[in-house]
Amino acid sequence: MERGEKGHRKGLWTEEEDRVLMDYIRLHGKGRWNRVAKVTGLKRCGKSCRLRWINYLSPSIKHGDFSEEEDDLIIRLHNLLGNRWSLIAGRVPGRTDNQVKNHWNTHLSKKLGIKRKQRTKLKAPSETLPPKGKGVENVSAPADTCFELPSDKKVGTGDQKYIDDGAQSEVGYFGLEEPIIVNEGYENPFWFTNDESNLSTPTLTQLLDQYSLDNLFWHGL
DNA sequence: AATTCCAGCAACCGCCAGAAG
DNA sequence: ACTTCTGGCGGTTGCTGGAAT
Repeated sequence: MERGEKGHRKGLWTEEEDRVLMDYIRLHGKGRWNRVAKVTGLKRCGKSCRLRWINYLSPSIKHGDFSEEEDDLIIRLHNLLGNRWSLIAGRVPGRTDNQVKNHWNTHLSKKLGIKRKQRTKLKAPSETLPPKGKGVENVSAPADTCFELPSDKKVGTGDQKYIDDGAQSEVGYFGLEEPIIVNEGYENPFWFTNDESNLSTPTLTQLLDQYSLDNLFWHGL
């Protein structure tokens, strides 16, 4: 077994280590992960303990295969949010961001024919992009900014929302009348509009209602 | 039966932000 | 105001087990 800094163990967790960590959490609760090693003698760094709990030991985690419904939900949420795995996982009961990310990369991306790393950036002003890694909220964009789409889709101006995920998809909100989500990297891109006559896909508004995503967007979609 | 290949997944890494001291 | 600690995030790595040869 490899050892890292300060003699911390690395690699797969043993049943005994799991038991020690569970006992610690039962006694002291979650948090203060760096204390685990000091209190229990467990030779794992705090980060590793936290991850083990969040991704495996927590009783709220659902183990086993993903259902069709979960797949569908993840695909739609990914379409909306891009690689914001924690946001997506937060709306898939019992699943962690790591589970969702792995499931996407190993199953769903293949299912959808998505090529990884294929990406053409929208030409959005950098100051309109929300910071990565901390969710998406309350990001202001100049009212007259304009995003250039890589396809023959519309180019919108006015109130806009841009979510940069650093990976495969782009989400743009072009004006108040017709929100558009564009997916790159999909062989068969699907996108949402607020066109109520289109019954083949849910409207963005419906999705936002269904998954309580409204807090992610401004201007009350 | 032995070896190689590869998909799946658990875990690690680096970075970042906010809280606490 | 500054430093340290803690936790959260997404990307990546590498181990494992099963399939293929």
